[in-house]
Amino acid sequence: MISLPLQKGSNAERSRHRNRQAVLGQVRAAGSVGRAEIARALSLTTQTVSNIIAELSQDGLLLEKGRLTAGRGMPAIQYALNPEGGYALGIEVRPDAIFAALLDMHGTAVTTERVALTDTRPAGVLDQAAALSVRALRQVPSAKGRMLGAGIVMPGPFGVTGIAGMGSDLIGWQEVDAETLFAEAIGLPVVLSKDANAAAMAERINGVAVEIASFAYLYFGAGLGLGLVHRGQLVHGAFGNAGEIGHIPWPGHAGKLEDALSRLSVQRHLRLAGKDAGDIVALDRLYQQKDPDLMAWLVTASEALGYAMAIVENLFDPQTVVVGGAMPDAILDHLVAQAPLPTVSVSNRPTAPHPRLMRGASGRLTATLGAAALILNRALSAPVSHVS
Amino acid sequence: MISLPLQKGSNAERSRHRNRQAVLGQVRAAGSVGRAEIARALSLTTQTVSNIIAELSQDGLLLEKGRLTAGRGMPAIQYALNPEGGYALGIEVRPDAIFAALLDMHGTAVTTERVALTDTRPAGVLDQAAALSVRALRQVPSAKGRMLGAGIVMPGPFGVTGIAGMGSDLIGWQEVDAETLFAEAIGLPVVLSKDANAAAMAERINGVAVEIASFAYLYFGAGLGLGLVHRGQLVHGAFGNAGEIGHIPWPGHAGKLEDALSRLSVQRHLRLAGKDAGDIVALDRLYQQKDPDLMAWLVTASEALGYAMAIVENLFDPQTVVVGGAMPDAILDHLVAQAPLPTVSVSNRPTAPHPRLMRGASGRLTATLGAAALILNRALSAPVSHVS
DNA sequence: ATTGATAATTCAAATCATTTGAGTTAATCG
DNA sequence: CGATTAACTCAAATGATTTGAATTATCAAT
Repeated sequence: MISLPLQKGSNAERSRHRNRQAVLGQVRAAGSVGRAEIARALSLTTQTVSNIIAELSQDGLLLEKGRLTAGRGMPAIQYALNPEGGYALGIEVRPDAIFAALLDMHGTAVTTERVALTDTRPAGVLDQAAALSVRALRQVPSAKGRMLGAGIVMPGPFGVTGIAGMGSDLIGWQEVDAETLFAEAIGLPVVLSKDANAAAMAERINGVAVEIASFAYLYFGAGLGLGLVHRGQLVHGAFGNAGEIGHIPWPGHAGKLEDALSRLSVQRHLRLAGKDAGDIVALDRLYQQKDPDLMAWLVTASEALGYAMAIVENLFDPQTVVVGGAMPDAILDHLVAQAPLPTVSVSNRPTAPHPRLMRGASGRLTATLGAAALILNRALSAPVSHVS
Repeated sequence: MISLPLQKGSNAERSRHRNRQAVLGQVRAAGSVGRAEIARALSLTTQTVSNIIAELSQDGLLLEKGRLTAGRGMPAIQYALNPEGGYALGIEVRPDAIFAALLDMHGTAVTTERVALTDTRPAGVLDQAAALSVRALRQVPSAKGRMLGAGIVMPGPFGVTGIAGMGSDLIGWQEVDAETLFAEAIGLPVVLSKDANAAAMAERINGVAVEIASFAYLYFGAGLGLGLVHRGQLVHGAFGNAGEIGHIPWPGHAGKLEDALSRLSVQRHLRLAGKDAGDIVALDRLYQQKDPDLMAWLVTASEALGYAMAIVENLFDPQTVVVGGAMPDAILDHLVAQAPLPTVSVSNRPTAPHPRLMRGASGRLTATLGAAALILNRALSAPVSHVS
């Protein structure tokens, strides 16, 4: 959300910081590894990795997992993340409620909470966020002093844009520096993003994209959002509003893409037929009943998803596209199966190792968990530098 | 075009390398600056910057430009890039010819050359590229030993995809590691990309985007390509094929976006009317004559551009979108003026400091110069690291 | 069973680049 | 004209990585 200086110099301290992150990232990616292997992966010496691992173990972030014999030579001592070595708080602000989740280093949720919101203006929301943070820490005493930060998810768009007032944007937040306000309220380093980005990071940390560095995530919130991950890092755009795919027009179909492909869309469609599908469970039931109105909606929605795929694949050339969010699994699976994948696409490769479209995590908490994943990702990755 | 390790460790040597790049980048951005100011911008000490500047001056990359008195205190010695301190070669491979350009550190072309191609298979192309490199160096003796690298631009898509065979892709290149082959043939570090990406980098180095870190570039080649720059670095996608915006369908208009918005499109349109516009000059003449067939094409093309804007803005939230490439300036200006900018867009901000759509460099050599700009960008920038 | 090769790990010293702190120079301000 | 501000320089200190030699543990071949 910042522009600040585009580049910063490096020194010994920042190098160590970077290398710590990189080592943690390697450990997480591998599950458990020895130092020599990490050293090779990072082009560091084993001695350096040894030093860093000693430090990380001292800090309680790593656990020894015995020696692993692999062919000749001395068996390597395996190291793994200590799930209780660090925690990340995720907070999702919605028009009607705030959700919070506390994740350990494995990305497992150890507490979750929901608080209804009556007033979405900054002061009240910040108070609630602070209270949620305090309660989460009280429930998980071991997290004390081990908090890596808080990821905040809010409905976009950020700042004043041409889509303000169209969706579920919160009042009073357009003109403030939300990131700083939350950081002060919670007393932790804060990363702010939108639901789709957070959900994408959740997949990267603990879902289907753990081994996929470049992918796109189509998120069903109220509307339809897109999270873009490039080389393991989110692409926010200049003002943090990248990924508003729902607002792209769908020519020939009168309206925007999310008019055909979103929770609001299906709810509107069903309401016109006199049916109510206010929540995911109701939607799921209708799907199990093969409700004809829902099925009719799915036909158009699949087509819209195919169109979205054509845009996303050709523009971003991802390894895969993941769909998820506030939709029943069954419906997401249906969409994944039915969406007509464009043949004219750079992603239509005969030898692709991944399916072009796959289902990710779904449910109410997807974005909340993702909020915390934003922090975990930051703790576990050092972005690419030039390879010279 | 690589995936390799996503992260690499840091050490003293790599830190110095990074800091050198960063210092050069600051000097270029400022035109001329003193060390203290650079140090502040990069969060380094003046001593460090002093050391690096001494080294860069020694290497002939920087020139002293006298002292600049600014308020109190000792006036700072100003440093500027020595245009002859380094050179970048740009090579663009097209189906019918190879273009080469040699750029100095300022991004100024010091030599350019075109060689017709009869055979586009690797062996012949590599020979020609090597020969072009040798001739460029012969023409500019001062570049000897000062070559930063060669940027190569080739028609995509890279690898085997669903759009292979649709455009101007070269035969025999799908299965080879072009980057390595060129590096061996030319004997320089090589960066490989596609025309739209290169053109975008040209704007970043020496054009309208010098001060714009996140933007999109719509490039008129044979078809229509998109270059994406995020925080000063290109977004290639997982396989280097990001930005194939021309292949996105334009629902309701039977066909793809580039069927309405590209050089091939306008040429086809005019040929059906019995007119020939084989090159840019001919197109420009028709435009000056307000040729009715061309004007009719422009109406549809403007509409297509508006549609492209809706996609690009909402998906990437750039600071601006630049159009350029193989089109007459007048036609690009017309398109920029006439394209209906979507009101439903995250980029439709009342207080935007940049216009949403602007014209960049045009002409035959845009991508060739951009190829060299890929190298200059690498030499002048250290990608963002985490801010902790 | 013994021996040699392989590979992970450790220790101590060396190296590299940055930072620190004191001192110098050159301008503005009062 | 002296005090203040700010850029710059020098030398020493610091922090982190690398280097090279030594140690340990396993496999493979005799």
